[in-house]
Amino acid sequence: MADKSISKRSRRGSGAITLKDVARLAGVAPITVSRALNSPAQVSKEVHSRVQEAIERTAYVPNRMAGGLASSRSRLIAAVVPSMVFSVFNETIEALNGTLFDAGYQLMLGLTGYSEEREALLLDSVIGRRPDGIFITGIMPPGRSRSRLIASGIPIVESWDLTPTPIDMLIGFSHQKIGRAVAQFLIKKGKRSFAIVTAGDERAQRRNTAFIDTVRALGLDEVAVHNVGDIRTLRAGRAALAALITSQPSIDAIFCSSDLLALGVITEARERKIKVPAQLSVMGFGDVPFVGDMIPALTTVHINGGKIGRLAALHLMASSQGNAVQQPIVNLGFTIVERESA
Amino acid sequence: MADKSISKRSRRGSGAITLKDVARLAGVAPITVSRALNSPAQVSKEVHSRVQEAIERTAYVPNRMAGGLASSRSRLIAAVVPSMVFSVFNETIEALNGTLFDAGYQLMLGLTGYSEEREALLLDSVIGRRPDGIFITGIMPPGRSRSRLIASGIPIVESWDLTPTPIDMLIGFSHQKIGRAVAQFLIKKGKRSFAIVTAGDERAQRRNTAFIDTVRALGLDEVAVHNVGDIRTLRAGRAALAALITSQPSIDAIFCSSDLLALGVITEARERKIKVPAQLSVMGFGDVPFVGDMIPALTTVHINGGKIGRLAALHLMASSQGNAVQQPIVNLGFTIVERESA
DNA sequence: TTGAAAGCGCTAACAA
DNA sequence: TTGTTAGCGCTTTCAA
Repeated sequence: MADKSISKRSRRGSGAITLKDVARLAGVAPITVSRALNSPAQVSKEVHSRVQEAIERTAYVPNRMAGGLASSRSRLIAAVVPSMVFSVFNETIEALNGTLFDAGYQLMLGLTGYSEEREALLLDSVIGRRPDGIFITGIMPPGRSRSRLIASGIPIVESWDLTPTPIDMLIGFSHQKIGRAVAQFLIKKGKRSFAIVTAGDERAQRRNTAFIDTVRALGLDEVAVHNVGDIRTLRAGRAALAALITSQPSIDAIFCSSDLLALGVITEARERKIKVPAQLSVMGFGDVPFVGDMIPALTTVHINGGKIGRLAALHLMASSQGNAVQQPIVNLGFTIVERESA
Repeated sequence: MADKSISKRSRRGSGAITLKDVARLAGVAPITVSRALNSPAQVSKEVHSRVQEAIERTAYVPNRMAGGLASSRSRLIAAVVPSMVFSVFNETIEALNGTLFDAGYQLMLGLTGYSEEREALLLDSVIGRRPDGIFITGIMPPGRSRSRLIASGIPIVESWDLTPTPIDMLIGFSHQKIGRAVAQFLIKKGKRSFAIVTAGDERAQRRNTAFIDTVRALGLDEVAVHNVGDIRTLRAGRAALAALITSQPSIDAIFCSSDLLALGVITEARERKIKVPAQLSVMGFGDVPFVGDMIPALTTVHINGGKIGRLAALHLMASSQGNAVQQPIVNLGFTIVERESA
């Protein structure tokens, strides 16, 4: 009956209070403490309060790594997002995090910086944590990453786009329809000479292509495209207008791939005393919180980012508990919010 | 020599490929695979390549929960932040995440929504994950949460503020000095009638108090204070100016607790044809990426958020590896960026 | 309602 | 350089 703590081998572990310590203090078996914590209904009132007291006195905090390993449930959800800084994904992440937290889950955040290489690395690292679910911004094209994701067996929510073949679940909207709708909106406003100010990412390109095709189908002038690549700043938006106005002075409407770029275009227009929307209509994408309260208020495409986050959290949690997916594809749609800038 | 997989007890676990499977395939002991993965230098070339091949063929992804449990190193860092949506903390988080990721760590994100109650809950939940480090926005006042944090033994970085008694490490700046510096800056510009537009959080209050004291010491008019509470929107900034201008038309300078509120004040000023800065100077706080490119360009207090994140990541990783903290308190300071609005 | 035993998938410690 | 053994701290399974 040697005391375990005086074993021959030197001590391992973190030295923190464990379930065992609490159990000893409460005079019960470790498993009873586990039950008092996880399914109190299975424990008698008397034992429960004794355990509670022991937990208080020791300031015990259960080790969720150990719990996760034993139960194959980590209560961790991972989110893979391109960027955080003033991005359209912020609301989604806040909503995701809030919904998860209220249910006892935690959020692991991964940022790809719009780089596919980084995304692949990140995904492997994420899978290694064995999260109960993974939220992905965008859809996973066939390839190594997609295969690994599927092989991992972890519930996946793809988002922010549409495809008939999601891995698991999908909450999104059609970028093609947005491009078309924006073009039609602008044309209906009487605009005839269009330009696009866009970042380099693939989803933006699909909006652009649809926009261009719609304009082209009507036999209007070619759409001038200014691509800012990875520089999604307000300043890039200003520079874009400066460049466009020189090369193609006839432009009377610009569709931007983000609200921030649109703000840049509007700012530069003001600098150049170009009247928005009288001389130039400007539209953004995202409907980020404050753009509706600026002067001129931005006309833009509204995406319900919060809802994407909440739905994703709910789906992921349900799915990890073995509940079948009700609706594998949810099309949240979008709305054009008409304000002053177009 | 019964096959383990035909044990009497029914199968547990996730069913995923494990170290053992890889080891069997490569014809080595499990620990050898572990070494090939974690310290390749300890393994012969020949064995290493056999292991690599087995890993490729099985698409094995190591279970980091198990690894973390066994080694008491989770390679997880937690960040506790008030908010994500268009917040001044975004850059810090991106930098934190980037630095961590490059070193093989992952970021766990916790959002408090500026609520202390939520923060306390979150902290317990975070400690349960046994992260190798915790990044906290702000400093931890004495109390239950602080005690638990200390008891956990996890390296902590407090930030975004200054105190002589951090738990562990501190990377921040003085809010009091900012309030004073902004007041002096505005006074030097010849402004005489001041107002503050502020959110309700405690750090903002400390900037405000210092600002007010500085003004008061010079015998100038009392500073009008408009508190927007938790509504940190551009719209709230607009409403604030509307209210202030009515109650105190003489105001010629406003200090806002965030850039977004400042943008709101400027927007409302434009609506009311109040010239900024000729009639009204406006200053913000944060120097969020795009405010320098707007019209008028915002004069504001610059905080090097990215540096806070990078330093915190470095400190946390070093500290979790047992390296003593070099500099427990780092005062990053701030700069007033003079642009057009003041 | 409570407990004993076994094991989740990995790594530290010791041994060869 | 490679392997054996014994856990890390918890939960599942089976038994009482």
